[in-house]
Amino acid sequence: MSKTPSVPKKKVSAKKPVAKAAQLLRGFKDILPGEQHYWEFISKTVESFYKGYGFAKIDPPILEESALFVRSIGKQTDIVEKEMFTFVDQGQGTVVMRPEATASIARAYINHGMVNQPQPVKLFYFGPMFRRERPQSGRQRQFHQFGFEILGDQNPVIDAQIIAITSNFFKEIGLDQISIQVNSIGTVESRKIYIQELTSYYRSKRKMLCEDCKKRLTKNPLRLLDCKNPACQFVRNDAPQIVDWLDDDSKNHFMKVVDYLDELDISYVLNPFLVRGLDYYTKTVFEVWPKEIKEGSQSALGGGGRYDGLIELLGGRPTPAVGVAIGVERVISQLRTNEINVPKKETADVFLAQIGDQAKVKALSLFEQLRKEKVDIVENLAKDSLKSQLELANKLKVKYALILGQKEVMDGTILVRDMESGVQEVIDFNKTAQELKKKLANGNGR
RNA sequence: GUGGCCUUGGUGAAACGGUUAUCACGCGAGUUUGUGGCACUCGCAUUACGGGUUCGAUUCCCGUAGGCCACCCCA
Repeated sequence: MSKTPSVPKKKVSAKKPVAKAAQLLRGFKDILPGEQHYWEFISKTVESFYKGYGFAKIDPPILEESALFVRSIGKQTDIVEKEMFTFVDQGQGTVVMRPEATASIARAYINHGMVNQPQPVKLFYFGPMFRRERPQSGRQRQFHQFGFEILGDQNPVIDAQIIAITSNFFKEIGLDQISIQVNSIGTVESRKIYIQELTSYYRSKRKMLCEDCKKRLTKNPLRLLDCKNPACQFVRNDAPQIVDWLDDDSKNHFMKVVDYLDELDISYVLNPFLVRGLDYYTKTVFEVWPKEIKEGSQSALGGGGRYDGLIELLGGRPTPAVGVAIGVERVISQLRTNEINVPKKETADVFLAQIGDQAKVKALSLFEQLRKEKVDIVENLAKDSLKSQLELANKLKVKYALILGQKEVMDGTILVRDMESGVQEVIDFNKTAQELKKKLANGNGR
């Protein structure tokens, strides 16, 4: 059957063609103006912390060669196996968007000869990290971490200090309902022995384990310890504990860390089942969890530990180090669920309205002048009608509106309108700043 | 990577397979032109995208993309 081609099946809109709406990449988020106060609050707090504790800020790049993370985090880990944004840089080599920062810090320590600085070197960072995971609560593909790293000393007091900084940070921002879980996973050597012991125990109970744990048995035995399955947890009760397999040095080290924490009056929970997912950890490990039990899953707000072998592994001199990383998005969502009041920027004090071309020109420079005088002022010079400008002023909840029109320009005056009472006053244009300041000072003094 | 639920304007919602796709908030322009908070008028959606079934799809089916959630794992 042939149809006349003159009748289109679907009528194409005669109007302008509509482009497909641009969309965010999966797992990526805009941090919108309405939530910036949380970010500012955290940045400010964290800034006072790193300065107060004598850390220097460092901003490593977001892109690093992939070998850095494969070597440091470990080839067998999920992060490296399936969660890295990896791509080939024009045939020059494989690069990745950093999934964490500690490896970069260690790399920087080596690259810039920081061994030659007084030890330990204390570094702070804050920035975006990337992991190609399935998005979920508390989990995005781009998220932010900040962290404190102390490189170049193996004294247990430093471990305690890192934990103390972490604890104090959470206290400072008002999240006191947290639990800091602490454990020691010893040196690489002692851990190897322990893992053998652990796997042989679990192998004997193999048929009681869940499917995931059967896989863990070969792939990631330490993870057997924190399986959520009740049957597996039952098996865990009689499992060998890592503390019993620590070498003397690690054991002493851990005892001292705990002593220091007690001395500092930091509350913590000893968790013999705590292991961490990254290969580079040695001795002390810890995680920060929300305290109250919610339905559904929860995620750690932060975590860290000692990584005495990392710098050597990356080609530096043997250098002990400790650090912590805290997840900003997770902290913010915890602030929200705990309904913690976070300072939000108040609205401006004054709105500058103008009517007419001449007034608009004058308003332009008046605004500049007032801004320099530190008057908290806003405007919408693009609008023409006074009505819509006052509407805006009302919505912005300013205390005063300045009104500058043709008449005022001629007289060298300006109107000050009290937005609450509606009372208006004519003042000398040249005294605008000082008059406003006087009024605002009075208002605040009440 | 595996699994579940989901997707209607900027936001929150409504619409037995048949409405010019409804409502509220919001945004913009006005209500005779220099005065906000009230009211009114008007405007603001190819129902995520692409296919299929049907005379007819916002509604049913499939695919893609995104969202939320859980597992794995992690901040």
